[in-house]
Order: sequence, then structure tokens, then C-alpha cells
Amino acid sequence: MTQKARKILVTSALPYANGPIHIGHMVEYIQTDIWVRFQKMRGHQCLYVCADDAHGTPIMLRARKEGIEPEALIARVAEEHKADFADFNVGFDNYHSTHSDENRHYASLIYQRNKDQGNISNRTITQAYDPVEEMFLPDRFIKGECPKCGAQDQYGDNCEVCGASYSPNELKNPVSAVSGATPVDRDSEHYFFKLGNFETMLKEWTRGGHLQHEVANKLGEWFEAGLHEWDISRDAPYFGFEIPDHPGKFFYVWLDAPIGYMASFKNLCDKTPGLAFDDFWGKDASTELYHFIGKDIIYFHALFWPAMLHGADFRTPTAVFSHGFLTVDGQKMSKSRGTFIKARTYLDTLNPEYLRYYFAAKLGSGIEDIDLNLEDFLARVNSDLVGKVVNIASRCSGFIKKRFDGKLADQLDNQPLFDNFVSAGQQIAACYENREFSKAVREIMALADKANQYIDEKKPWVIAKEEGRAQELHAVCTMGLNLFRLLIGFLRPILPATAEKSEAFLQIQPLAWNDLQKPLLNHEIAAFKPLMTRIENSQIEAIVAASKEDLEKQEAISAKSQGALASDPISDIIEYPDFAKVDLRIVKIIKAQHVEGAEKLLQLTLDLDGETRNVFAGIKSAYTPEELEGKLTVMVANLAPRKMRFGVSEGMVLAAGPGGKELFILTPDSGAAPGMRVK
RNA sequence: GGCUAGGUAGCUCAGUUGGUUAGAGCGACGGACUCAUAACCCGUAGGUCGGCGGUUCAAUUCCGCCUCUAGCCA
Repeated sequence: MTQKARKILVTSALPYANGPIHIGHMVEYIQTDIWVRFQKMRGHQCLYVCADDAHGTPIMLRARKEGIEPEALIARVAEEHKADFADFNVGFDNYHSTHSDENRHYASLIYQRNKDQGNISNRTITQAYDPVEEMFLPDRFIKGECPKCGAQDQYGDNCEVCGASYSPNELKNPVSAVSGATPVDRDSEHYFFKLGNFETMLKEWTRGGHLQHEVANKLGEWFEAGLHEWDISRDAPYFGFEIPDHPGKFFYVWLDAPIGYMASFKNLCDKTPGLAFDDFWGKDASTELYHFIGKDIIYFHALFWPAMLHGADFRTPTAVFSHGFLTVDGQKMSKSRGTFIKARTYLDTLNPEYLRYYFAAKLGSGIEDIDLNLEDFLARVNSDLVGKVVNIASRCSGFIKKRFDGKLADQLDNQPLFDNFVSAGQQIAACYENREFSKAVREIMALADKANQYIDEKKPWVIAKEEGRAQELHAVCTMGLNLFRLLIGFLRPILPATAEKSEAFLQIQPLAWNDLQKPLLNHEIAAFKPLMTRIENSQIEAIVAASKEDLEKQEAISAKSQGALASDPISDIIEYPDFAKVDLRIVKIIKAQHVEGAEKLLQLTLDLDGETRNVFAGIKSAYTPEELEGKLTVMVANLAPRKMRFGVSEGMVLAAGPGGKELFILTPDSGAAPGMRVK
């Protein structure tokens, strides 16, 4: 097991400083932290740095809305972020900010060196400009009608209803999301990073074992399309760093964000004697550098970032590890369902170790999304951690305490079983190293089952009642506690706080991986106190309820300024005869099916009690045919039939909502029957 | 729309370089035990491996199409 100590620098993506950390963020920090703790346990020098990503238009606007300076906003958010991470036992060696002197230095340096190498160009571009706010508008701050499907209130780059992507100038009736003014075109000089200069280098790098294979596959697409120049400047007003020698021009937030990794590390170097920046970032550094990121920001980290570093004579990363997203109960986190759970909301009720364990049990080395199934979460944590692992200590310690003065025997009852656990540790270590945490957890839990089976076979509670078998009892319980110690050692990267408590119980030093080969014998242990308690269903319910309350508070705040009516005001007054012309009827959906070739439509067969109608409804994004069949709803029965590509639609069903998943058909109260008129 | 992933028991996931009865944990059901945080141990039931078509002696595994989910499109 002896190997040379490695020097490793690890980062997680920098959280954006305009809002709180939620449990989706935590997947990444927990994944990284487990890996880092594992490396440290193996005796390597492993440093984990991170920072707040503090620049950009959203932060500038958020601060303006709150009536404070951006600096005040990011300082406050940084404290919240740090507290959340600390309470989740994420052990950063340093946490810094992109709005720092170090970052300004390295951003300018990297820009300057690339400029000297001929990797920066400039030209004038035309961009949407808000004449009221006097600022250029990023795509996401322009709203309008989708040019493809006409959906209202869509963002400047893609439509959430039909999924089309387009450029903001294609949007119909565009308005600034900041002021509501109609944007105008305005010219401005921008600076560009000539990514194309790095094509050869990047092709080699992306296929050089630095990325997961599926990520490398994905990047093939970018090479095929050709590498474009990357716009790295933004105009004032902008919260960020001014570009040297170009007053009024600022570095785009995504330029200086990854440089924040360097800045945070530099900040750590300055307070750590003997830690040299160049050892980890110099062109010929022999140390290892890893970035853990979400799959959504792959191209920044796998294309721009290595190219920028290479162009500025710094080393490139050893590897970039991407992970998937978190869903809750199989769906995207949702504020209205109460599954948009903030880190703090979780921490107010539950032990962070539970979530660390659950995520570990789900995480592999790939980029698949992982699901937090709340029912499964409760069952699994209770069963695995409390029922299996902690239980081993709980069921053995009583005998040791009562019968042997709290002292372990001087030999094990079953050395081969102990050796079997130790050798399984090699496989477990390999899983950790390869970020196959779910495999590691499966192995460890199989061992925990073995340990419980062993105790069950030996039946110490039977031995305890028999005369002259004290030594045997002593050996069996010592064996059980030694198996427990190994399990805790194996789980230590995942459960640092539980490991610490266990170490206090066993009265031992923090476990290192190499300590695990030798059993703990002839050693006094402390009285056993519960190391972990079970999750109650009510706690999960409390978290979901608290998350919903958060939403209600937010809605109450925003309702004043922008209720649903603000963007979609009530139409002109009509007289009753106008309304009476519309013949609304209750119908039963007797059949619903997909329409071949149609992206948005479902074909519905509607029963009007005496007549059936064929209707095409644009609700495919929100409903499956199965969930519609048998339902009652309301239709406009006297709408002129309309010929569509797929057939004739004989009416329309009524639904509300902005579109996409958020579409809700009307349903009558019980008692209504097909054919009834709605009036 | 294009691309990259994913769709396997009620739930969460393994797995199959194509080959006899597709696995685990949890849950359900039955039994045993009482040391242990109603924990643990033994056993039983559960799956047209997203759908359709193709290649093959043989497909859950390979190919094509479709569908659903997620992400990205500078």
C-alpha cells in the first residue's frame, strides 16, 4: 500500500453569488469533498479550493434591485455560501472570490499574454440596447414572442414552449426584462478570444484522456461546427474587471470565473508557508489539477479554459470531471412542489451526513443525472447507516462495557474475516479513486451485511449466558467492533462527522487508510452513544413544507411589482351576447393519442354525449395520452373546424398556463356530464 | 431542429464483449431471534430489460426508426 505521496489541486465550480446554495449544488461539492477526503486519507497532499463567482449583469441588477452596492451583495452571499458548505462538512482548504486582487491580476495576465500571442481580436458588433437603463442587454434579459411558435414571454435565446433556439433579434415584439422598454440596436466594439488558434491543441487535449469519453464525444460536435471566436468583453455598466487599456470595457464574467480557481489558490499560497503557486500552475508543473463541474458548463472548462491557459503559458488541467444534475422524485427541482430545497432549509432539519451518504450511493463517474427520491432517501439512510453500520457498534459495545470494563480483547475471533474486509478495502479504494462512489457504497454495505451475519451466527447474547465462555464472548465482540472500525474507515470520506464521533467512541486517532490493516486490540473504548439517529418521515415533510413557504414569501414580494396581470393584462370589456356566442361544453376524453410528426399536438377524441369530435390540442408537452383518457374537460364546441396538416380539428379544449410543462386543462367539478353547456 | 447521455422488479440501482432459470438493496409477504436505535438473521413473491422493425441458430445486449427524460447549442 505504500506509494509516493501525490500533490493534487482540486476545484469545484464556483457558485454564483446572486443566490443561495441549494441541494442541487451540493451534489458537486459533496462529490468533490468525498474525493478530496479520500485522497487526504491516503496520505496525499490534496488541496481543495473554491470561490464565489461574483461578477456579471445578474449580480449588478440584483444589487441594484436591493438598493445596495454589488460589493455588499457579494460579501453577504459569500458568508451564506461559506456557512452552508461548512455545515455540510465540505472541507475547502480555501474559499475566495473572483472579485479579488488575485483574480484581477491573473485575469489581466492571461488576457495580456494571449493578446501578445495574437489570440485576441476586436471588432464592432451590433447588440440589443436598453435606452431607458442605458445598458446593453444579455440575451436572457430580452423577452418577447417566439418566432417559431408565437409563445409569449420567451427569453432571447430559446423558447421554452417549442424548444426552438434563435437569436434575440428574431424575437417578435421584444422588450427589455430590466425596464420593459423596447430594445434598440446599437454598435459596440468587442474583444474576442480566437479559439480557432487552438484547434490542434484542443483536439489533442480533448482526446488525450483528460475528459470522460461521453464528454469528449459531445465536444466533437464543436469541432465539426468549427471553433468560433469567443466574445470576452462587455460594455459598461458591468460589474467585473475593466480590461487593461480599454476603459469602459469589462471582462465577461465567464472569462474571469475559472481564473478564480487560480486566484483562490494564490490566496491560499500567500497564507501557507512552503506552498508555491508555480508548482501547481506553472507550464511544466508535475502536480495534478482536477476540476469537478456540472455537465452544463463543459465547454467553458473543456475548450475555452485549457485554450486560455495554454495561450498564457500555464499548465492545462490533468482532468475535468463532469457530473449530472439532481432531480427530486424524478423531476426537476420545483419550487411549487417544495422540492427546490435550499441547503439551509435542509440543514435546519436534517443531518448533512444523510445527504452525503445518499448522494455517494448514487454517484458514479458518468454524467447521468441522479435522483433524490425522498422516500428512498429515508429508507436507505435508515436501513444502511442506522440499521446496518451503526448497529454493529451498538450491539457489541454493551458486552464490552459491562463484562470487560470497556476493554477490547487481545485477539480477534476470526482473523480471516478481518483480512477479507481489509482486502476488500483495495477494491473500495479503487472505486473512490475512479469516482465510482456508488460502487464503493455497495461494496461497503455488502461488508456491513457480512458483519451482521457474523454476529448473528456467533450469537454473543447466547454465549454471554453460559459459564466459562467469557473469553469467546470477548473475542466475538472485539471482532464485531473491529469490523465496525473498518466500515467506518471505509466510509470516512463520505461521513466525516460520523467517523469523528466513532473515533471518539473507539478512542482512536483520525483513521488513515493505512491504519486499517491492523486490528484494534487490547484497547479501551468509551461508552457507546448513538452515532446517528433515524430520519423521521415528519422531518422530510417539514423540509418540503418549508421549501414551499420560501416560495410563498418570494411570490408575495414579487407579486407587488409583477403579478400575472402585469405581463398579460385583462382584455377589453365585452357584452354578454358576445360571450353567449361561445358554446362551451363538458366533454369526456375517450381517446388520446400521439400524432406522428407533430411536436406539440395530441389527437383527442371527445365525447359530447351523442356526438364525438376529433380535436388536435397543443398540450403534448404537459400531458401523456394515458393521463388524459377518461378525463372530463371543457371544449369550445362551436368553433369553426380548422384544417391542419394532420387532419381537421373540430373545436378546441381549454387550458391555462405559459406553456411547456406548465399547461393545465380545465376540469369540471364532479357531477358534470358530457354534453352539458357551460354558462 | 442538431448533438451528448439515459429509460432494467412497487422504489433506487447493478449487469449483459449476444447464448441455459436477468441480479442487489429497500419495500411487500412469511418465519426465526431478542445483543442492538421495532435494529439484525433466514425464506417467498415480483420483471414481454421504454415501443416497433431489422440482422442472427439465438437480442434486454448489435443496427434502424419512434417515444419519454435531462443537458448543451459559444
